[in-house]
Amino acid sequence: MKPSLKDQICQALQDVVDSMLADLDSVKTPVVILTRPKQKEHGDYAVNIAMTLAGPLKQNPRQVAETILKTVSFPDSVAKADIAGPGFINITLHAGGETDILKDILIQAERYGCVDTNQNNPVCLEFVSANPTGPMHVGHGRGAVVGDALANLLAARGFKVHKEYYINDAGNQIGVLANSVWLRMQELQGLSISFPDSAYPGDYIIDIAKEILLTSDFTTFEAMAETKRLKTIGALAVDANMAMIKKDLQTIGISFHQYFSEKTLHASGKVEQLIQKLENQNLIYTGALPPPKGKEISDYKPVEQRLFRTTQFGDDVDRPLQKQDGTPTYFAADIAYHDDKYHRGFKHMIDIWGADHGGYITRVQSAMKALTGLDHQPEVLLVQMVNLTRNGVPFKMSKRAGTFVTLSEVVEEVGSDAVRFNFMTRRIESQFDFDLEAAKQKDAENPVYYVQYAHARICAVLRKAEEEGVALADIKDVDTSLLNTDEAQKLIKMLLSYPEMLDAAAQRREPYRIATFIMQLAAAFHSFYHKNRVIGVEDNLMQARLLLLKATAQVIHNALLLLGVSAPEKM
RNA sequence: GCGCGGUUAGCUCAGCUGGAUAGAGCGUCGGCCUCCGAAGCCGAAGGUCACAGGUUCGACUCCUGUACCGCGCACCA
Repeated sequence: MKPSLKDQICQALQDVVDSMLADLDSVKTPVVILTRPKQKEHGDYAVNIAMTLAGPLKQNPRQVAETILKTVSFPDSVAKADIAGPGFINITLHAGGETDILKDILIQAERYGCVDTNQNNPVCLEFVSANPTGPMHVGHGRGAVVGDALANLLAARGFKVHKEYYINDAGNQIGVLANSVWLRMQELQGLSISFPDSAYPGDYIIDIAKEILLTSDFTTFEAMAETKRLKTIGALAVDANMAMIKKDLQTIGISFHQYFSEKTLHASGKVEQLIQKLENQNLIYTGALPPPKGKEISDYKPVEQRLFRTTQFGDDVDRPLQKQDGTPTYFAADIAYHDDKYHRGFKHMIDIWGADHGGYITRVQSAMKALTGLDHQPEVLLVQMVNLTRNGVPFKMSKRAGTFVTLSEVVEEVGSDAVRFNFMTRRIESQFDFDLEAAKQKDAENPVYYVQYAHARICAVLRKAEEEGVALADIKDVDTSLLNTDEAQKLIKMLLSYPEMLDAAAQRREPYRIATFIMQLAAAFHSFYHKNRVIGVEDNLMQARLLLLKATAQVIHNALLLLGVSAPEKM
């Protein structure tokens, strides 16, 4: 594939810059970066290279720019290059210089914006991983939506993406879950029980208890030894919860390549082996941790534990691998899990966690540094909390009282598309105020309908053209240089920048950029459509505008697909 | 106390890895359908980019400090 026009221009400038600095080998050669100016007076592309060179060359920027322009040889499509402002070089292309690329959009269709998958570039993306002790809440939903979109984005940009869900089906919480269910089972049998605060209060526990009683005989559980009973019920309850979680994920269109069970790590001895491995590296010792500062712990008692020397790899304190009773901590299993991923061939891992797990990053990365020597693995993205409101009034959510709002309730009320798109409109670093009523509005207040409407509107125009017997010209016969109005030019520039936007979004792990891009694209389209009549104008112009509409619809469609949001043809 | 994240228009948020005059939606005010989808478009008003320093040709963007908000800080996950 031949280099794009942008790359050609970039290279031409880079050659000049390299030669200008050839004598100054002490200076690091800056990389030429072409940007698309916000204002059309500043041309099609702008370069700030003269300003960055001014320092090292000890000349004023405009002078440097002149020297560059004197020697550079641009491709033919460049009409002119001016020096502007403090030393920008503004490059203007011949009219219609790039508009022919519009045709590529239709030729590449669903692949426009994508690059070929590099099989040697596998990445394991772990997200959601909600505990199998209850239904998913909206916070999980945000992580799920962001993770799925990131997976699509990375796949579009060439990564071989493996989506994975880690099931925390071991540890105390499963015991609590099992006990909660067992109590409800007894209660359903008419026995009088006392339900402790520590047990899970939600109604779903009763549902699970009923479900188990439907398929199994109560007396067989009664007859079991307590350990066995809790283990059996725990496994059944985890299965039930996972079935519920998978169903919730399905309703928002999310699937995984693999569900990885923590329990299997213990069962296969991998946790044990990992601890042994660290023992052999002399990275474990027995000691007691000091009490944490600034947090009151009434029953603090120093405990001798097996500690992992994570401080040697950048952590603040050493971390326990075994609890007081000798069983492995969650941390021990988690590094065994990441180690397992590594040995499955994933040199590159990305984890998406809720903000409440932020304190956990350093210790996992430290552990992986010890085990693999790799820095910053896994790459962890923290998604900030979601505050759910209705008409601005916050929900009082309490897990203890069982009054938290589940993801499925929200999806049922506002719909998958609205949930997904809304979650994608903000950076993951910002806390999200999600208002149920606003998300339900089918108007401009709700961005998802704005962008979907743009797509449906284009489809309507194309249908209309067909109804009126307009024969679409062959793509190669369309004269795209006729698309010369301000609105058309703006729209075209956006369409052409789509691959660049995707690339930046993938590199920065910021899939939300896709959503903001679509909103801007939809706005550019609406503005174009309002001022530029399509059907009924002179035939060549109409053909060109129809082509532009088709390309716009294609890009909106492609982008929405990455976000897992539908692009309806009618609404 | 320490760590992480945040602070941009009345409200909710963008701001393309440091560029040219800081943008959008909602809300307010005023326009646009005898004409392809008005779930739309156009215009007006609205800003000490939390605050104070610093870095440089240039800072909403990078650094330091302060304030406020959220999250986290042994033997839970």
